Amino acid sequence: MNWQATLQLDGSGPLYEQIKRAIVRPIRESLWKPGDRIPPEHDLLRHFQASRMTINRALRELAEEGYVTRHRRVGSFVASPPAPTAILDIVDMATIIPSRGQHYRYERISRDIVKPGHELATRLGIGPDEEVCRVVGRHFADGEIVELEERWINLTAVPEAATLPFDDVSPNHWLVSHVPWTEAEHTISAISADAGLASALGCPAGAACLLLERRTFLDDQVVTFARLTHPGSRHRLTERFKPGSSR
Amino acid sequence: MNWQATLQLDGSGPLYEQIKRAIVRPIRESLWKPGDRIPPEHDLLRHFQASRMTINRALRELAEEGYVTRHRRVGSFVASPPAPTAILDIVDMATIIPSRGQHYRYERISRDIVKPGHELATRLGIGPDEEVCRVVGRHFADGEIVELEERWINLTAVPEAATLPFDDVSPNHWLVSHVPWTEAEHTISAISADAGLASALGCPAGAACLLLERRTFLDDQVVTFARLTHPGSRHRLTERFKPGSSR
DNA sequence: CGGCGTTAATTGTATATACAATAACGGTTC
DNA sequence: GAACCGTTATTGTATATACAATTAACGCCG
Repeated sequence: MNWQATLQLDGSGPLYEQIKRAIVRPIRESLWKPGDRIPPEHDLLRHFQASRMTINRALRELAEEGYVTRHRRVGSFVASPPAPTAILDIVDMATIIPSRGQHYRYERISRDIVKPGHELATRLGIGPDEEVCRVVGRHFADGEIVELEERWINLTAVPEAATLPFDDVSPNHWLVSHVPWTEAEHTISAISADAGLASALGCPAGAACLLLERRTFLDDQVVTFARLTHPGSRHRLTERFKPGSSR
Repeated sequence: MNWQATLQLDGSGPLYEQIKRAIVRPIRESLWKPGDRIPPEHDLLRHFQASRMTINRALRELAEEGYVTRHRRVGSFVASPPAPTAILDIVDMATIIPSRGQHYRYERISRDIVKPGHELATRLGIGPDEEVCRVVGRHFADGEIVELEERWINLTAVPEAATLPFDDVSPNHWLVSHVPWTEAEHTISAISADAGLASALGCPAGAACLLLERRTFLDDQVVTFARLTHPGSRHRLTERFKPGSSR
Protein backbone atom coordinates (compact mmCIF):
# COMPACT_ATOMS: atom_id res chain seq x y z
CA MET A 1 0.00 0.00 0.00
CA ASN A 2 1.12 3.60 -0.32
CA TRP A 3 2.69 4.02 3.05
CA GLN A 4 5.14 6.45 1.52
CA ALA A 5 2.54 9.21 1.69
CA THR A 6 1.84 8.75 5.37
CA LEU A 7 5.45 8.57 6.54
CA GLN A 8 6.72 12.12 6.58
CA LEU A 9 9.52 13.76 8.51
CA ASP A 10 8.77 16.93 10.44
CA GLY A 11 12.24 18.41 10.18
CA SER A 12 12.78 19.07 13.88
CA GLY A 13 15.37 17.35 15.98
CA PRO A 14 17.63 14.40 15.26
CA LEU A 15 16.78 12.27 12.28
CA TYR A 16 16.17 9.07 14.21
CA GLU A 17 13.64 10.88 16.39
CA GLN A 18 11.87 12.30 13.36
CA ILE A 19 11.65 8.81 11.94
CA LYS A 20 10.30 7.50 15.24
CA ARG A 21 7.60 10.17 15.25
CA ALA A 22 6.76 9.51 11.62
CA ILE A 23 6.17 5.84 12.37
CA VAL A 24 4.37 6.37 15.65
CA ARG A 25 1.85 8.77 14.16
CA PRO A 26 -0.12 6.29 12.02
CA ILE A 27 0.01 3.81 14.91
CA ARG A 28 -1.40 6.34 17.36
CA GLU A 29 -4.06 7.36 14.91
CA SER A 30 -5.04 3.73 14.39
CA LEU A 31 -4.28 4.14 10.73
CA TRP A 32 -2.00 1.18 11.19
CA LYS A 33 -3.60 -1.47 13.35
CA PRO A 34 -2.00 -4.05 15.64
CA GLY A 35 -0.44 -6.82 13.59
CA ASP A 36 0.02 -4.65 10.51
CA ARG A 37 3.34 -4.99 8.84
CA ILE A 38 5.79 -2.10 8.96
CA PRO A 39 7.93 -1.67 5.86
CA PRO A 40 11.30 -3.38 6.29
CA GLU A 41 14.37 -1.35 7.09
CA HIS A 42 15.57 -1.58 3.54
CA ASP A 43 12.46 0.14 2.21
CA LEU A 44 12.40 2.79 4.93
CA LEU A 45 16.04 3.45 4.20
CA ARG A 46 15.24 4.37 0.65
CA HIS A 47 12.12 6.31 1.63
CA PHE A 48 13.80 8.43 4.29
CA GLN A 49 17.17 8.62 2.49
CA ALA A 50 18.85 7.60 5.72
CA SER A 51 21.40 4.97 6.54
CA ARG A 52 20.30 1.62 7.87
CA MET A 53 21.87 2.29 11.27
CA THR A 54 19.63 5.30 11.69
CA ILE A 55 16.50 3.42 10.64
CA ASN A 56 17.53 0.56 12.86
CA ARG A 57 17.95 2.80 15.86
CA ALA A 58 14.51 4.32 15.35
CA LEU A 59 12.83 0.93 15.05
CA ARG A 60 14.83 -0.58 17.89
CA GLU A 61 13.80 2.19 20.25
CA LEU A 62 10.18 1.92 19.14
CA ALA A 63 10.37 -1.77 19.97
CA GLU A 64 11.77 -0.98 23.41
CA GLU A 65 8.96 1.48 23.94
CA GLY A 66 6.43 -1.14 22.97
CA TYR A 67 5.07 0.34 19.79
CA VAL A 68 6.33 -2.40 17.51
CA THR A 69 7.56 -5.95 17.65
CA ARG A 70 10.40 -7.21 15.52
CA HIS A 71 11.56 -10.64 14.38
CA ARG A 72 14.51 -11.61 12.26
CA ARG A 73 13.66 -12.72 8.77
CA VAL A 74 10.01 -11.92 9.52
CA GLY A 75 9.75 -8.19 9.85
CA SER A 76 8.44 -5.43 12.08
CA PHE A 77 4.81 -5.19 13.10
CA VAL A 78 2.55 -2.82 14.97
CA ALA A 79 2.31 -4.12 18.53
CA SER A 80 -0.90 -4.63 20.42
CA PRO A 81 -2.23 -1.66 22.38
CA PRO A 82 -0.02 -0.62 25.26
CA ALA A 83 0.56 -3.68 27.37
CA PRO A 84 -1.50 -3.43 30.48
CA THR A 85 0.73 -2.35 33.31
CA ALA A 86 0.59 -4.64 36.29
CA ILE A 87 -1.91 -2.53 38.13
CA LEU A 88 -4.08 -2.04 35.06
CA ASP A 89 -4.07 -5.71 34.36
CA ILE A 90 -5.03 -6.48 37.89
CA VAL A 91 -8.06 -4.30 37.83
CA ASP A 92 -9.37 -5.83 34.64
CA MET A 93 -11.46 -8.44 36.40
CA ALA A 94 -12.33 -10.20 33.17
CA THR A 95 -8.67 -11.11 32.87
CA ILE A 96 -7.61 -11.69 36.43
CA ILE A 97 -10.53 -13.74 37.74
CA PRO A 98 -10.30 -16.56 35.19
CA SER A 99 -6.54 -16.62 35.58
CA ARG A 100 -7.11 -17.51 39.21
CA GLY A 101 -9.30 -20.41 38.23
CA GLN A 102 -12.50 -18.72 39.36
CA HIS A 103 -15.71 -18.30 37.39
CA TYR A 104 -16.09 -14.77 36.09
CA ARG A 105 -19.35 -12.96 35.48
CA TYR A 106 -20.19 -9.35 34.64
CA GLU A 107 -23.53 -7.74 35.25
CA ARG A 108 -24.51 -4.38 33.86
CA ILE A 109 -26.67 -2.27 36.12
CA SER A 110 -27.20 0.80 33.97
CA ARG A 111 -26.01 2.62 30.90
CA ASP A 112 -26.88 6.16 29.85
CA ILE A 113 -25.70 8.95 27.63
CA VAL A 114 -25.66 11.97 29.92
CA LYS A 115 -24.18 15.37 30.42
CA PRO A 116 -21.63 15.31 33.21
CA GLY A 117 -22.06 17.46 36.27
CA HIS A 118 -19.59 20.17 37.01
CA GLU A 119 -17.20 17.99 39.01
CA LEU A 120 -17.12 15.21 36.46
CA ALA A 121 -16.73 17.61 33.57
CA THR A 122 -13.67 18.96 35.33
CA ARG A 123 -12.25 15.51 35.88
CA LEU A 124 -12.84 14.63 32.27
CA GLY A 125 -11.47 17.91 31.07
CA ILE A 126 -14.54 18.65 28.94
CA GLY A 127 -17.32 21.20 28.90
CA PRO A 128 -20.49 20.52 30.91
CA ASP A 129 -22.51 20.16 27.71
CA GLU A 130 -20.37 17.53 26.05
CA GLU A 131 -22.01 14.17 26.41
CA VAL A 132 -20.50 11.18 28.12
CA CYS A 133 -21.44 7.53 28.34
CA ARG A 134 -22.02 6.45 31.93
CA VAL A 135 -22.05 2.76 32.76
CA VAL A 136 -22.45 1.05 36.11
CA GLY A 137 -21.82 -2.64 36.54
CA ARG A 138 -20.58 -5.32 38.88
CA HIS A 139 -17.93 -8.01 38.54
CA PHE A 140 -18.34 -11.42 40.17
CA ALA A 141 -15.88 -14.18 41.00
CA ASP A 142 -17.56 -17.50 41.74
CA GLY A 143 -20.76 -15.60 42.40
CA GLU A 144 -19.23 -13.18 44.88
CA ILE A 145 -19.09 -9.47 44.14
CA VAL A 146 -15.47 -8.39 43.77
CA GLU A 147 -15.82 -5.00 42.12
CA LEU A 148 -18.30 -2.25 41.50
CA GLU A 149 -17.42 -0.30 38.37
CA GLU A 150 -18.73 3.20 37.75
CA ARG A 151 -17.53 4.38 34.40
CA TRP A 152 -17.62 7.60 32.45
CA ILE A 153 -16.44 7.60 28.85
CA ASN A 154 -15.60 10.79 26.98
CA LEU A 155 -17.58 10.41 23.75
CA THR A 156 -15.56 13.10 22.07
CA ALA A 157 -12.49 10.93 22.49
CA VAL A 158 -14.21 7.59 21.97
CA PRO A 159 -17.31 8.13 19.78
CA GLU A 160 -17.54 4.42 19.14
CA ALA A 161 -18.63 3.89 22.74
CA ALA A 162 -21.96 5.64 22.07
CA THR A 163 -23.10 2.64 20.04
CA LEU A 164 -22.09 -0.07 22.49
CA PRO A 165 -24.46 -1.53 25.10
CA PHE A 166 -21.82 -2.79 27.56
CA ASP A 167 -24.33 -5.36 28.75
CA ASP A 168 -22.09 -8.36 28.23
CA VAL A 169 -18.56 -7.06 28.28
CA SER A 170 -17.57 -4.46 30.84
CA PRO A 171 -16.44 -1.00 29.76
CA ASN A 172 -13.16 -1.69 31.50
CA HIS A 173 -12.45 -4.78 29.46
CA TRP A 174 -13.55 -3.21 26.20
CA LEU A 175 -11.53 -0.06 26.76
CA VAL A 176 -8.37 -1.90 27.76
CA SER A 177 -8.33 -3.81 24.53
CA HIS A 178 -9.71 -1.21 22.12
CA VAL A 179 -8.65 2.26 23.11
CA PRO A 180 -5.09 3.51 22.94
CA TRP A 181 -3.79 5.67 25.74
CA THR A 182 -0.64 7.53 26.57
CA GLU A 183 -0.92 8.11 30.27
CA ALA A 184 -2.91 6.88 33.24
CA GLU A 185 -3.51 8.29 36.68
CA HIS A 186 -4.56 6.27 39.67
CA THR A 187 -5.81 7.43 43.02
CA ILE A 188 -6.26 4.84 45.69
CA SER A 189 -8.03 5.39 48.95
CA ALA A 190 -9.82 3.52 51.68
CA ILE A 191 -13.44 4.33 52.44
CA SER A 192 -16.09 3.08 54.80
CA ALA A 193 -19.09 1.59 53.01
CA ASP A 194 -22.23 3.64 53.50
CA ALA A 195 -25.64 2.00 53.24
CA GLY A 196 -25.93 2.38 49.47
CA LEU A 197 -22.44 1.13 48.75
CA ALA A 198 -22.87 -1.74 51.20
CA SER A 199 -25.95 -2.98 49.40
CA ALA A 200 -24.35 -2.59 46.00
CA LEU A 201 -21.29 -4.50 47.12
CA GLY A 202 -23.02 -7.00 49.37
CA CYS A 203 -20.89 -6.17 52.36
CA PRO A 204 -21.75 -4.89 55.83
CA ALA A 205 -22.21 -1.16 56.24
CA GLY A 206 -19.09 0.41 57.67
CA ALA A 207 -16.78 -2.17 56.12
CA ALA A 208 -13.46 -0.86 54.83
CA CYS A 209 -13.48 -0.74 51.04
CA LEU A 210 -10.71 -0.05 48.58
CA LEU A 211 -11.54 2.69 46.10
CA LEU A 212 -9.48 2.95 42.95
CA GLU A 213 -10.14 5.96 40.75
CA ARG A 214 -8.54 5.97 37.36
CA ARG A 215 -8.23 8.55 34.61
CA THR A 216 -6.85 7.47 31.28
CA PHE A 217 -5.33 10.01 28.91
CA LEU A 218 -4.60 10.18 25.22
CA ASP A 219 -2.28 13.11 24.68
CA ASP A 220 -3.72 15.21 27.52
CA GLN A 221 -7.30 14.45 26.53
CA VAL A 222 -9.11 12.42 29.18
CA VAL A 223 -10.47 9.31 27.56
CA THR A 224 -12.31 7.85 30.50
CA PHE A 225 -12.74 8.06 34.24
CA ALA A 226 -13.62 5.14 36.48
CA ARG A 227 -14.40 4.51 40.12
CA LEU A 228 -13.64 0.91 40.97
CA THR A 229 -14.73 -0.13 44.45
CA HIS A 230 -13.62 -3.36 46.07
CA PRO A 231 -15.55 -4.70 49.02
CA GLY A 232 -14.01 -5.27 52.39
CA SER A 233 -10.59 -6.78 52.63
CA ARG A 234 -11.64 -9.40 50.15
CA HIS A 235 -9.41 -7.70 47.64
CA ARG A 236 -5.84 -6.63 47.34
CA LEU A 237 -3.99 -4.97 44.52
CA THR A 238 -0.48 -6.12 43.91
CA GLU A 239 1.93 -4.79 41.37
CA ARG A 240 5.56 -5.49 40.79
CA PHE A 241 7.81 -3.23 38.82
CA LYS A 242 11.36 -2.26 38.04
CA PRO A 243 12.89 1.15 38.59
CA GLY A 244 14.31 3.32 35.89
CA SER A 245 11.33 2.84 33.68
CA SER A 246 9.55 6.02 34.69
CA ARG A 247 12.42 8.41 34.89
CA MET B 1 41.73 5.01 39.51
CA ASN B 2 42.85 1.69 38.10
CA TRP B 3 39.43 1.00 36.73
CA GLN B 4 40.92 -1.25 34.09
CA ALA B 5 41.08 -4.09 36.59
CA THR B 6 37.43 -3.80 37.62
CA LEU B 7 35.96 -3.53 34.13
CA GLN B 8 35.96 -7.03 32.72
CA LEU B 9 33.86 -8.64 30.03
CA ASP B 10 32.11 -11.90 30.81
CA GLY B 11 32.13 -13.25 27.28
CA SER B 12 28.45 -14.03 27.04
CA GLY B 13 26.05 -12.31 24.70
CA PRO B 14 26.48 -9.25 22.50
CA LEU B 15 29.45 -7.04 23.18
CA TYR B 16 27.46 -3.94 24.07
CA GLU B 17 25.57 -5.93 26.71
CA GLN B 18 28.77 -7.27 28.15
CA ILE B 19 30.08 -3.75 28.39
CA LYS B 20 26.87 -2.64 30.07
CA ARG B 21 27.16 -5.40 32.65
CA ALA B 22 30.84 -4.61 33.19
CA ILE B 23 30.01 -1.01 33.99
CA VAL B 24 26.90 -1.74 36.03
CA ARG B 25 28.69 -4.17 38.33
CA PRO B 26 30.89 -1.69 40.21
CA ILE B 27 27.91 0.68 40.41
CA ARG B 28 25.68 -1.97 41.91
CA GLU B 29 28.37 -3.01 44.32
CA SER B 30 28.85 0.61 45.40
CA LEU B 31 32.43 0.38 44.33
CA TRP B 32 31.67 3.39 42.20
CA LYS B 33 29.51 5.89 44.06
CA PRO B 34 27.02 8.43 42.75
CA GLY B 35 28.84 11.33 41.18
CA ASP B 36 31.96 9.32 40.37
CA ARG B 37 33.34 9.84 36.94
CA ILE B 38 33.13 7.04 34.41
CA PRO B 39 36.07 6.81 32.01
CA PRO B 40 35.31 8.63 28.76
CA GLU B 41 34.33 6.68 25.68
CA HIS B 42 37.77 7.10 24.22
CA ASP B 43 39.40 5.30 27.14
CA LEU B 44 36.78 2.55 27.32
CA LEU B 45 37.23 2.06 23.61
CA ARG B 46 40.88 1.22 24.06
CA HIS B 47 40.23 -0.84 27.17
CA PHE B 48 37.51 -3.00 25.64
CA GLN B 49 39.03 -3.00 22.14
CA ALA B 50 35.63 -2.04 20.77
CA SER B 51 34.52 0.67 18.41
CA ARG B 52 33.16 3.91 19.74
CA MET B 53 29.65 3.16 18.42
CA THR B 54 29.55 0.06 20.59
CA ILE B 55 30.79 1.85 23.69
CA ASN B 56 28.37 4.66 22.94
CA ARG B 57 25.43 2.32 22.69
CA ALA B 58 26.29 0.70 26.00
CA LEU B 59 26.59 4.03 27.80
CA ARG B 60 23.54 5.49 26.08
CA GLU B 61 21.38 2.60 27.20
CA LEU B 62 22.78 2.78 30.72
CA ALA B 63 21.80 6.44 30.74
CA GLU B 64 18.27 5.55 29.60
CA GLU B 65 18.09 2.96 32.34
CA GLY B 66 19.17 5.53 34.86
CA TYR B 67 22.51 4.13 35.93
CA VAL B 68 24.57 6.99 34.58
CA THR B 69 24.17 10.59 33.49
CA ARG B 70 26.04 12.05 30.57
CA HIS B 71 26.97 15.56 29.44
CA ARG B 72 28.78 16.73 26.40
CA ARG B 73 32.28 17.96 26.97
CA VAL B 74 31.89 17.01 30.63
CA GLY B 75 31.70 13.23 30.78
CA SER B 76 29.69 10.34 32.16
CA PHE B 77 28.96 9.94 35.84
CA VAL B 78 27.37 7.40 38.14
CA ALA B 79 23.79 8.52 38.72
CA SER B 80 22.06 8.71 42.06
CA PRO B 81 20.25 5.56 43.22
CA PRO B 82 17.24 4.57 41.14
CA ALA B 83 14.85 7.45 40.93
CA PRO B 84 11.84 6.85 43.09
CA THR B 85 8.90 5.81 41.00
CA ALA B 86 5.81 7.93 41.46
CA ILE B 87 4.25 5.69 44.04
CA LEU B 88 7.51 5.25 45.90
CA ASP B 89 8.04 8.93 46.01
CA ILE B 90 4.58 9.49 47.29
CA VAL B 91 5.00 7.18 50.22
CA ASP B 92 8.21 8.79 51.31
CA MET B 93 6.54 11.19 53.66
CA ALA B 94 9.75 13.07 54.35
CA THR B 95 9.66 14.20 50.75
CA ILE B 96 6.00 14.62 50.05
CA ILE B 97 4.87 16.45 53.19
CA PRO B 98 7.23 19.41 52.88
CA SER B 99 6.49 19.65 49.19
CA ARG B 100 2.88 20.31 50.16
CA GLY B 101 3.94 23.12 52.41
CA GLN B 102 3.20 21.20 55.58
CA HIS B 103 5.48 20.73 58.56
CA TYR B 104 6.99 17.26 58.63
CA ARG B 105 8.02 15.31 61.71
CA TYR B 106 9.10 11.73 62.25
CA GLU B 107 8.90 9.91 65.55
CA ARG B 108 10.55 6.57 66.19
CA ILE B 109 8.60 4.23 68.43
CA SER B 110 10.94 1.26 68.57
CA ARG B 111 13.99 -0.29 66.99
CA ASP B 112 15.27 -3.84 67.55
CA ILE B 113 17.50 -6.42 66.00
CA VAL B 114 15.36 -9.57 66.00
CA LYS B 115 14.89 -12.91 64.36
CA PRO B 116 11.87 -12.84 62.10
CA GLY B 117 8.97 -15.18 62.69
CA HIS B 118 8.13 -17.78 60.14
CA GLU B 119 5.81 -15.60 58.08
CA LEU B 120 8.21 -12.67 57.94
CA ALA B 121 11.16 -14.90 57.14
CA THR B 122 9.18 -16.17 54.18
CA ARG B 123 8.33 -12.69 53.03
CA LEU B 124 11.94 -11.63 53.34
CA GLY B 125 13.16 -14.78 51.66
CA ILE B 126 15.60 -15.56 54.47
CA GLY B 127 16.01 -18.25 57.08
CA PRO B 128 14.28 -17.84 60.46
CA ASP B 129 17.66 -17.42 62.19
CA GLU B 130 18.98 -14.60 60.05
CA GLU B 131 18.62 -11.35 61.94
CA VAL B 132 16.62 -8.39 60.76
CA CYS B 133 16.31 -4.82 61.93
CA ARG B 134 12.74 -3.98 62.91
CA VAL B 135 11.74 -0.35 63.23
CA VAL B 136 8.37 1.14 64.04
CA GLY B 137 7.70 4.83 63.66
CA ARG B 138 5.13 7.46 62.80
CA HIS B 139 5.07 10.29 60.29
CA PHE B 140 3.30 13.57 61.06
CA ALA B 141 2.12 16.39 58.83
CA ASP B 142 1.39 19.58 60.77
CA GLY B 143 1.14 17.49 63.92
CA GLU B 144 -1.34 15.01 62.50
CA ILE B 145 -0.43 11.36 62.07
CA VAL B 146 -0.37 10.50 58.39
CA GLU B 147 1.46 7.20 58.36
CA LEU B 148 2.44 4.35 60.62
CA GLU B 149 5.59 2.64 59.33
CA GLU B 150 6.49 -0.88 60.36
CA ARG B 151 9.78 -1.80 58.79
CA TRP B 152 11.89 -4.92 58.54
CA ILE B 153 15.35 -4.64 57.01
CA ASN B 154 17.27 -7.67 55.81
CA LEU B 155 20.66 -7.23 57.51
CA THR B 156 22.26 -9.72 55.18
CA ALA B 157 21.44 -7.41 52.29
CA VAL B 158 21.96 -4.14 54.17
CA PRO B 159 24.46 -4.74 56.98
CA GLU B 160 24.94 -1.00 57.38
CA ALA B 161 21.43 -0.74 58.84
CA ALA B 162 22.50 -2.63 61.97
CA THR B 163 24.48 0.40 63.07
CA LEU B 164 21.83 3.03 62.48
CA PRO B 165 19.39 4.23 65.16
CA PHE B 166 16.63 5.49 62.84
CA ASP B 167 15.56 7.86 65.60
CA ASP B 168 15.69 10.98 63.50
CA VAL B 169 15.39 9.88 59.90
CA SER B 170 12.87 7.21 59.01
CA PRO B 171 14.01 3.87 57.59
CA ASN B 172 11.93 4.65 54.53
CA HIS B 173 13.75 7.87 53.82
CA TRP B 174 17.17 6.42 54.52
CA LEU B 175 16.57 3.36 52.38
CA VAL B 176 15.20 5.31 49.43
CA SER B 177 18.31 7.41 49.22
CA HIS B 178 20.97 4.88 50.20
CA VAL B 179 20.04 1.41 49.06
CA PRO B 180 19.93 0.36 45.41
CA TRP B 181 17.12 -1.89 44.27
CA THR B 182 16.07 -3.61 41.12
CA GLU B 183 12.44 -4.42 41.72
CA ALA B 184 9.63 -3.46 44.04
CA GLU B 185 6.33 -5.07 44.87
CA HIS B 186 3.35 -3.28 46.32
CA THR B 187 0.22 -4.71 47.80
CA ILE B 188 -2.53 -2.31 48.66
CA SER B 189 -5.59 -3.14 50.70
CA ALA B 190 -8.22 -1.53 52.87
CA ILE B 191 -8.56 -2.57 56.48
CA SER B 192 -10.69 -1.60 59.41
CA ALA B 193 -8.70 -0.19 62.30
CA ASP B 194 -8.77 -2.42 65.36
CA ALA B 195 -8.24 -0.95 68.80
CA GLY B 196 -4.45 -1.14 68.71
CA LEU B 197 -4.16 0.35 65.25
CA ALA B 198 -6.69 3.04 66.07
CA SER B 199 -4.66 4.21 69.03
CA ALA B 200 -1.40 4.11 67.08
CA LEU B 201 -2.95 6.13 64.29
CA GLY B 202 -5.15 8.37 66.37
CA CYS B 203 -8.28 7.50 64.48
CA PRO B 204 -11.57 5.99 65.62
CA ALA B 205 -11.72 2.20 65.88
CA GLY B 206 -13.40 0.73 62.83
CA ALA B 207 -12.22 3.50 60.53
CA ALA B 208 -11.20 2.45 57.03
CA CYS B 209 -7.43 2.55 56.65
CA LEU B 210 -5.23 2.14 53.64
CA LEU B 211 -2.54 -0.48 54.06
CA LEU B 212 0.42 -0.46 51.69
CA GLU B 213 2.83 -3.35 51.96
CA ARG B 214 6.04 -3.07 50.05
CA ARG B 215 8.85 -5.47 49.33
CA THR B 216 12.00 -4.14 47.72
CA PHE B 217 14.34 -6.46 45.86
CA LEU B 218 17.94 -6.40 44.77
CA ASP B 219 18.39 -9.20 42.27
CA ASP B 220 15.81 -11.50 43.83
CA GLN B 221 17.08 -10.87 47.32
CA VAL B 222 14.53 -9.08 49.48
CA VAL B 223 16.14 -5.96 50.85
CA THR B 224 13.30 -4.76 53.04
CA PHE B 225 9.63 -5.21 53.82
CA ALA B 226 7.35 -2.48 55.07
CA ARG B 227 3.77 -2.09 56.23
CA LEU B 228 2.68 1.49 55.75
CA THR B 229 -0.72 2.26 57.23
CA HIS B 230 -2.61 5.45 56.48
CA PRO B 231 -5.41 6.52 58.76
CA GLY B 232 -8.95 6.99 57.62
CA SER B 233 -9.63 8.61 54.31
CA ARG B 234 -7.20 11.33 55.27
CA HIS B 235 -4.83 9.92 52.74
CA ARG B 236 -4.81 9.05 49.09
CA LEU B 237 -2.11 7.66 46.90
CA THR B 238 -1.92 9.02 43.41
CA GLU B 239 0.43 7.97 40.69
CA ARG B 240 0.59 8.91 37.09
CA PHE B 241 2.47 6.87 34.56
CA LYS B 242 2.99 6.13 30.91
CA PRO B 243 2.48 2.77 29.29
CA GLY B 244 5.18 0.79 27.60
CA SER B 245 7.63 1.43 30.38
CA SER B 246 7.00 -1.82 32.21
CA ARG B 247 6.76 -4.20 29.33
C1' DC C 1 2.80 -36.04 -0.52
C1' DG C 2 6.25 -35.53 3.20
C1' DG C 3 10.80 -34.80 4.78
C1' DC C 4 15.05 -32.24 4.18
C1' DG C 5 18.60 -29.27 2.78
C1' DT C 6 19.25 -24.60 0.43
C1' DT C 7 18.26 -19.98 -0.34
C1' DA C 8 16.99 -15.54 0.72
C1' DA C 9 14.68 -11.78 3.36
C1' DT C 10 15.05 -9.40 7.45
C1' DT C 11 16.76 -7.96 11.66
C1' DG C 12 20.94 -7.87 15.12
C1' DT C 13 25.44 -6.46 16.01
C1' DA C 14 30.06 -4.52 15.10
C1' DT C 15 33.48 -1.37 12.94
C1' DA C 16 35.61 2.80 11.06
C1' DT C 17 34.82 7.31 10.14
C1' DA C 18 33.06 11.98 10.10
C1' DC C 19 31.08 16.08 11.67
C1' DA C 20 28.14 18.69 15.08
C1' DA C 21 26.98 20.42 19.68
C1' DT C 22 28.30 21.55 24.22
C1' DA C 23 30.73 23.59 27.76
C1' DA C 24 35.00 23.65 30.49
C1' DC C 25 39.53 25.60 30.13
C1' DG C 26 43.25 28.84 29.13
C1' DG C 27 44.91 32.86 27.65
C1' DT C 28 44.43 37.72 26.17
C1' DT C 29 42.98 42.17 26.76
C1' DC C 30 41.05 45.90 29.22
C1' DG D 1 40.21 40.88 38.53
C1' DA D 2 36.53 40.79 34.68
C1' DA D 3 35.03 40.22 30.14
C1' DC D 4 35.97 38.10 26.02
C1' DC D 5 37.44 34.53 22.72
C1' DG D 6 39.54 30.67 20.70
C1' DT D 7 40.80 25.81 21.89
C1' DT D 8 39.78 21.30 23.18
C1' DA D 9 37.74 17.30 25.46
C1' DT D 10 33.64 14.77 25.42
C1' DT D 11 29.37 13.20 23.98
C1' DG D 12 25.54 13.11 20.15
C1' DT D 13 24.30 11.86 15.67
C1' DA D 14 24.89 10.13 10.92
C1' DT D 15 26.85 7.20 7.20
C1' DA D 16 28.71 3.20 4.74
C1' DT D 17 29.85 -1.31 5.28
C1' DA D 18 30.21 -6.04 6.86
C1' DC D 19 28.96 -10.25 8.77
C1' DA D 20 25.96 -13.09 11.89
C1' DA D 21 21.53 -15.04 13.32
C1' DT D 22 16.99 -16.35 12.39
C1' DT D 23 13.51 -18.56 9.92
C1' DA D 24 10.08 -18.49 6.09
C1' DA D 25 9.88 -20.06 1.65
C1' DC D 26 11.40 -22.91 -2.00
C1' DG D 27 12.86 -26.76 -4.40
C1' DC D 28 14.59 -31.38 -4.47
C1' DC D 29 14.12 -36.10 -3.73
C1' DG D 30 12.31 -40.30 -2.00
